[in-house]
Order: sequence, then structure tokens, then C-alpha cells
Amino acid sequence: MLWMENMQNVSEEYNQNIWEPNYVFENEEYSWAMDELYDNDCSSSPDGAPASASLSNSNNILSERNRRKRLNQRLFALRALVPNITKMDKASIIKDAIDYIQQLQEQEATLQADIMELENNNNNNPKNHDLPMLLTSKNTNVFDSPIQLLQLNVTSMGDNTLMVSITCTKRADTMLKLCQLFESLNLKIITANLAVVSANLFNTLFIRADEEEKEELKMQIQTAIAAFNGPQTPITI
Amino acid sequence: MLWMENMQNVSEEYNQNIWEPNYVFENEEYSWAMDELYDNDCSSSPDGAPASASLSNSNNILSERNRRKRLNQRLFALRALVPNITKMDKASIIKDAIDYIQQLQEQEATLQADIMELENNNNNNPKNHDLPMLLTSKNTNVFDSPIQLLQLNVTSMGDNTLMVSITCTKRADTMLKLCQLFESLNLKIITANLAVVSANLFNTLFIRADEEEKEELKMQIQTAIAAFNGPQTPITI
DNA sequence: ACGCACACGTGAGGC
DNA sequence: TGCCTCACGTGTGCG
Repeated sequence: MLWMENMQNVSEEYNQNIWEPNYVFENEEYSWAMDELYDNDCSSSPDGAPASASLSNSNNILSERNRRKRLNQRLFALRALVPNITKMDKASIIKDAIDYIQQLQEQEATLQADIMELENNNNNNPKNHDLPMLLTSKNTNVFDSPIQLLQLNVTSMGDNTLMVSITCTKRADTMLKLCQLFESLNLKIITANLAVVSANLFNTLFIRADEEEKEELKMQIQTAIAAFNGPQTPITI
Repeated sequence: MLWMENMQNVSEEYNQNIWEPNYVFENEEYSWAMDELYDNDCSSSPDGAPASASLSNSNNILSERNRRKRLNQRLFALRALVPNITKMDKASIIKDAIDYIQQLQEQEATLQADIMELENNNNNNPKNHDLPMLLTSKNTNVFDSPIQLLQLNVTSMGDNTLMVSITCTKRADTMLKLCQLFESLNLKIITANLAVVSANLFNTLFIRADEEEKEELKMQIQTAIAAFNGPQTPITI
């Protein structure tokens, strides 16, 4: 019944691995969602299992651990969006999110009804509201000057945060084009910084995204710039 | 290792318990979240375990099974609320819910701003159609979401530097419009910073200009925003 | 073969 | 004590 005792080797490397999910957690109550991150080797299985099985087993364990970690990060990110949270249970987090979504949905319906009523009330303005407006159909007004990219880096900062650092030559409407590009990519920008030094434009922005989307994001930015510039592409990096 | 074979007694009562979570599920693909619902008694443990331990153990198993079932039901209910779902992963469900909540939040901000705008439009009769209407060459793709200015400060930092601090509600294309506006004013931007907090957008930029242009610059920005938003202006500061 | 996503049983820890 | 929630390792099934 109790033939497997590979637990509780946590205490030493716990303190250096506890910050690896990078959710800050200054308050120490309710600190589940990060009770993992110790990699035991799990060698020498009691029955004479061969080494290959042990290796694949270890991979499975690690993969499953990462999966649980991702799920908990997402759940915690979901919890961060809901304003009125009652309990920190996993089930309660999802329940509160459900209630909040329903509340937002009916509030949206109410607001839209109010808008329609107000629009009908003053019968002299013929404006129409088109709200959904997905991406990729708004950059039809590229005229001439392309974005000349000098450097592009995407690094993971932890805490579901990616830092994008872009350097390009400053010419007319470059910043405008970059903004257009960022909006088209639907990035969740936390903070953006821009510095102009002589004729160069240094742009640093922090984006809320999963850490594993790093390379994907870099490729997205590159292809977006390429698509923005048109058929001829002076990307040099 | 394989001393416990209490699986696969599902087939009879599966059909009457499958509808117990009350989510309809007419399509039969992706039907996880309901792979449980068999209550085995688990009596007569093979080793001579006492009856109390066996009973508490069985209760634990059953309770844990119910907990998992509740969690999956909630997750599935959450998934039912989100319109645009990509994958049926647990992690993807939570991710899509997160994106949807954020989208609903900014849409709510947009709609509330629209309501305020419409109410101002109802109260105020046309009186300011004498706006300078600069820029006008590139804003052919402005739909109808204006910049809702919450705060605007211009302070002199000395050394021919002015600091402009702008707060407005974050909605779609707000940053793009601000960039367009700044470019149209031909400002000599040294450094610009942008922070997004919930549904607000905080913008701070340092501009190379004479100190006596402070009030003039503030007026320029205000009138530019007014011109950008169109005839009706919901400036509240 | 390999990886991924899941449900399961189990022990630990908190009220 | 029992009840509840969680993380863990494991087995299974699918692409």
C-alpha cells in the first residue's frame, strides 16, 4: 500500500523555485496554485523496469507538472479579472467568473438598449455604431514610408509578461504605424515606452501574454511589419 | 500493481447519469467533462485492511470524484458562456474566458462613454462648429469612437522640456488616435510612456519645447482632441 | 513510436 | 475527529 515514498524533498529548493511561476504574492494567505516545481528524478523503480521506461515516465511526470502549472496560472489570471471574489477555491473562481460574465453580458445589453433609445430620442444624427470590428481590415491606408526595423527582441519577464524591444529609424508616421500594428495584433499592453535618440526610435513595451508565446509573438510582429511594409521588405534582422 | 479492477461498469447507468449535469451536449465529439458517474462500492479489499479505513478511503474517493465533477461542470458552464472558442482544452477554455472578459470590459467602457456622449449631445445644442480642423488629411479611417479625455496636464520641467500627462478611457484604437494626434501636432517627443490600468490609459510624454508654450500646448492638445472627436465633444475636464 | 490532455486514486494540510 | 481542497504520480486514449 505504501511502497512509494518519493515525496517531501521540497524544503531546500522550494525557496528558489517558488518564484519561478512569477506571480508575486506578497500576501501569504491563499498561496495555492504554486505548490509544485520540485523535480525528483524518480529513478530505481521497485520492479525491474528498464531505463527507457523510467525516462519516458519522468518526461510524463514533468509534462504533467507543467500542464498543471499552466492551468493554475490561467485560473489565477482569470481570478484577477473578476472584481468581486468570495472564496479562493478553484470552483469558486470559475463560478465567480461565470457570474461576472453573465453580469457583464446583461449590462452590455442594457447599455446598448439605452444607446438605441437615446439615438431614437434625438432623431437628427444619423450615426451608426459598428462595434465588433475584428482585426486585419483596417490597414488599407499605408502610403509610402515603411518601417525600417533595426532590432527586435522579445524576452520573457515572468509573471505572464513579455517585454518587446524594438528599434527602428525614426521617420514620419513611424510611431503611428507601430501603434496601428500593435492594435492589429490585439496585444494586451501593460506599459509602453518610447524614446527618440537622434534619428532612431527605441520602443519598449510590456505585454501580458503567456511565456510560451514568446517566439510566436516575435514572428507575429515580424510578419506584421513585413505585411505592413508591403511586398518589398527591408527587414535586416 | 494491478490488483484493483473496478472500472468499466459504466454502460448501464451511464445513460441515465450522463444528463445529470444538465448541459445538453447534442454533439458527441469532445465529450470530456463527464467521464465519471459510476459509484462502485469497493468492498472486500484484498489485503486485510480494517473496515473503518476502507470506508473512509471509499468516502475520500467518492468525495474527490464529486469535486472533480463539480469543477468540470463549472468549467463547462464557463465555456458555454464564451462565444468564440478555439480549442476545447481546459486551459484554452480559461484563456478564451479571460479574453472574453477583457473584451466585455472595454466594450462596457466604450458603451458607457457613448451614452455619456449621447446625453451630452441631447443636452447641448450645436454651438461649437468653429473648430480649426487641422489634420483632416489622414483621419479618413476614424469610425466613431472618440477619445474620452479624463485628465490633461502640461507642466514645465525646465531645460526646454514640457511634461504632458494624459488620462483617458481605454477603448479600441485610442492609442492609435493619440499617436495620430501627436504626429499632427508635430511635437518633438523626447520620451513617451503609456500604462494601461484596467480600462484607463495613462500617457506621459516629455516634449522639447519652450516653457512659455505650456498653456498654448495644452490648448492645442485640447482642440486637437476636440477636432478629432468631431463636432460633439465629451471633454469633461 | 512520441506527445498531449485527461480522469483517477492517494496522501497531505487546513478548518 | 471528519470534511474539504489541493498537488502529485500514474494509466489511458487519441492524434
